[in-house]
Order: sequence, then structure tokens, then C-alpha cells
Amino acid sequence: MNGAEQSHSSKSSSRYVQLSDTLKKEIAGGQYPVGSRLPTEHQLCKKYNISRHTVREALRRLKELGLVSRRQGSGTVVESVEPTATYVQSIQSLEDIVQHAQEAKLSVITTETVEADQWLSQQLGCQWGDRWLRVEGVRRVAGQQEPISWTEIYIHDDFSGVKQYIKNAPRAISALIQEHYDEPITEVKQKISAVTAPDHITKMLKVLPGAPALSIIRQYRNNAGEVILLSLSMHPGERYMYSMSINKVKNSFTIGD
Amino acid sequence: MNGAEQSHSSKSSSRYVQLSDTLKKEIAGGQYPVGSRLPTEHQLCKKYNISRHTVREALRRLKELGLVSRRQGSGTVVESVEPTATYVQSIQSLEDIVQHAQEAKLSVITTETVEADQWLSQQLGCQWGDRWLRVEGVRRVAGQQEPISWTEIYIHDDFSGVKQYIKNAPRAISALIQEHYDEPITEVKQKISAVTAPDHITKMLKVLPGAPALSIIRQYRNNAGEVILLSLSMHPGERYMYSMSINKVKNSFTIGD
DNA sequence: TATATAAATTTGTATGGACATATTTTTTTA
DNA sequence: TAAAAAAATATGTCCATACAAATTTATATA
Repeated sequence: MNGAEQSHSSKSSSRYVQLSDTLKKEIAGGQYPVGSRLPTEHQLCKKYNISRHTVREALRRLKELGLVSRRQGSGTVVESVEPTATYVQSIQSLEDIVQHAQEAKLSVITTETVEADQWLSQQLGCQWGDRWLRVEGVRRVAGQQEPISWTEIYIHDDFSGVKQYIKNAPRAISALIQEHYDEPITEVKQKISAVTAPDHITKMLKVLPGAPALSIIRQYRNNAGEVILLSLSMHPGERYMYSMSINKVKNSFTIGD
Repeated sequence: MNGAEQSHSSKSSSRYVQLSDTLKKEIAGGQYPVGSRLPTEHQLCKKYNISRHTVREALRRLKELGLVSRRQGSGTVVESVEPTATYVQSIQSLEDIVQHAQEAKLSVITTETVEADQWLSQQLGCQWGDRWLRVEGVRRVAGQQEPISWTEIYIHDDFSGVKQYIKNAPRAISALIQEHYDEPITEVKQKISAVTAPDHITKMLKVLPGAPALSIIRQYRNNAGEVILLSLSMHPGERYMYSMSINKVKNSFTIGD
């Protein structure tokens, strides 16, 4: 890390980059296993004969990469062996996942309370017989006759109070829950597949029997990982397209040498 | 920002947090429009009578929030009025987008150079008649007869050298390009829809005519936003499901007051 | 042996100064 | 006038120091 050591490196970067690279390699090499403590700032200062500011800058980089966590008074703990995600799909709000929800109004067909059967309890990750509010309807964009989706929504009993707000709300129901209850949704799992539109739906979607449909199943989970909302949508193939953009994170750091 | 001003705030936080909050509000309020320059570090030091270190800490926060960018010698430019994404889909590598690519080998059927016609030039965002390498094939997972997709790939002429590596490579072609050329892919756009499998594909996918298929069109773009790779896939409905997970970002910063 | 108290440790915040490096602006030169 | 050189400006890196706040460890007390 001093002048002599620095010389054997073709392009010498700043000291804090050198130190963070060194530590990164040592973490990757197993010298500091996940869960263990990194040397203290003071120790690193002494070992490499650099100022505390420089050490802190290096540790900050590791923290931003998600490799370590730091706590005042406690120390620096290794959290991960390799840097976190390189690509991300950025979403401002859940409305962006349910793309059309902003303009598309839900026309409710039925609202009822059901008990989870085998299939449903598996989808919801709940017990047999648990009670859920089931809402069925179709979504239409303003000024258009044909619906863009047939939708089936299962809402956890704790949040069934949103029932009154659902009808014709030009919103995603997940947004309603977050608004009326203090239950942040932290994860959404999505499964997309192509199916033949089931018979009982073809009429509602105004498509011919045998027409292809896009099936989207979404699980909305809270912090504890519990499913609080499940939505099943069928979109007519010719009237709907799901698009998204995924971006590489501008990583100012060199990942792996 | 000094003692007197600080007193009317119920909970006084650190100075750099106060400054970054102040600047955040000023940016949101239009005082510094997107594209304009923030005051220099020196000016902020004088204005609020704080040290440069503290100012830099505040500006670093704004940078991490994506509100500003900073360039040595130039200054601090406002990039955005509000903080960036709240939800993200994290992806370790592009292989995760093309989920199956790791296990699924591509059996190449044809390889040829084509000139972009109207439809293709629109998809690729290029000129009529531009030359692209077209690769057609099916993907199969090891130890399974039926293919999981029919795939059509258009590769920019500049990278047609990957041709030799494509055959039976158990890799995503986008990974090949990044490996053999120094062209980082920074954005992927994906369009997903349900269609009826075209006749000429049903045989290759070994599905019946009229069967539903999942159509996935992916544009791989470089830093300049140019399409360097386009892939069109058809997945048999009953044999393929696209799933993903989107997570809320644990934002360590207070957004908006 | 628990429990409260004090001390030591460790990271967080903040100041002041110095020089490096990239960029922009001004001045000089051809 | 246009290009090159110099000066001024702005952010980046680095040092030394001080005190604050949270946590852990050691000590004293019931």
C-alpha cells in the first residue's frame, strides 16, 4: 500500500480503492467469512500506514457494495462474499408493475369470501380453510369496449376492509391496501405464461374460444414474507403486451479486479 | 443551519443531513432545475458556514440518491427532481433474464446474413438495408426431447464474429458478445405477449397447431442506446413459465422530509 | 450471582489544511 | 481570427486532530 508496493501495479489508483480491492479479495478468499468482523479502522490505519479518512473511504465502498455492514460502537461485519446485483428493473411504484392499472378501471363482477382449497392454499402459502376475500372482474381502459383483462383477486381477511374502495377504483388494489392499512408490500412475485383462454372467460374478454391469453399470477408479500394479496389475470393475446426495461447499474466500482 | 436555525427543528440531525435535506427541497421546489448547476462546495461552505467535508458528505448523499451528478473540475449538476426507484428487480447477470439459458443448449438451424426490411429496421432501430447476422434455432434443456423455445436472434454486424461460438454454447449470446467484444450491455427491453404459435414453428416446438405460445422479444442495448442484439422467442405455453421477483429497496434515506 | 456503574473501544460527525487532477476560462501567441 | 498556453476554478484524494454517540467490556455493588 506504500510507494514500494504500489510500484508493481501498472496503473496505480487511489489508496482507498487499493485498500477496498484488497479487502474485497480477502473477503472473497475466505479470510473474513460472512458474519465475522473486519479489522477496526484503527487497526487498518496502522497496518497499511494510512489515515483514518482513507480507511473509512475504503470501508464505505465495501458497504455500498453490500459486502459489509457497519455499526457505531460495534464494528464492521462481513455480510456477503460477492457484490450485489448488477442489473435492476427500476420501478417507481407498484402501479408500474400493474402497468395499465392507472388508466384501466376494474368492473367488479362478484365479491365473496371463500375458504382456501388445496390449490389456493398452495398459491397463497396459507392453511386449508383460511378465509380470503375474492374479487372477480374485468379491466377496461377508458373509452374502449373490449376489456384488457379478466382478473381474480384474493385479499387476506385482515385487509378485507378495502372492499368498499375497490369498485371502479382506477387504482391497483395493492395501492389501496398500502393506503388504508399500514402494511408495506416489500416483494412481488410474478409468473407469466401463455395459455388458451378458459371457456368461461372467453365471453367476458370477447375473444373466440381457443384464443391465446397471457396469464399473469402475482403474489404480493409483506415484510414477513406472507402473501397478503394474490392476483390472477388473463389478458387477451392480441390486445395486451407486457413490456419492461432492465438496466445495468452504473457501478462506479471495479467488480473483481 | 447554525445554532439559531437549528433550534426550531424538533429533532436536530447532523449538519450534512440538514444540508442535503435543504438542497433536496430546493431541487424539488425548482430552485435548481434539472440540468442546472448547484452552488460549488466553496460557496456552500461560505453560505452555511460549515466545513468542506460536511458539504461533501451532503452532496454525496444527493449523488447516491441519483439527484445530482458530480464531475471533477466541472461541478455538480442536477439530474433528477425526485429520488430514484423504490422497487427493483435485482439481476446478477443477464443470464438471469434469459433464465433457462444456463442449462438450455441452442441447436442452430440456420445462420445467415440478412438486410433489415421495414419491420426489422423498426425493431432494431436501424436503417433499411443494414446488415445483421440472423441465427435461428431451438433451445432444449439437457435430457429432454421437446424444445422449450424456438429462437430467432439478430446480431449487429460488428459482432458477427461470435458466430463461431454460438453453436451448442450453453450460454446466452449476449454473454458471448460481452466476453469477446468490449461492448457492455446496459439496457434490456423486454416485450411479452401471448400468441398462437405460427404454423412453421409448431412442428419444431412439437406442439399442435393453434397452441398458445409465449412470445418474448428482447432488445439488448449498449451505452449509446443502440440495439446490438435482438432476440425473438416462442415458448410453448404448457412447457414454459416466466417468473420473476421484484423487491422494495430498503432506503436508508428519508425521502421527502 | 445478578445488576448497575464505569471504562474502554469503535464508528460517526466535524474542522482545517494541503496538494492532485480534471475542467473551464482567460490570455497570449502565431 | 484561430490555436496554443497559462491561469483560475472545482472536485478528488489525503493527512492530522478532536469530540460525540453507540456498543462492548471490565469493574464495583447489592
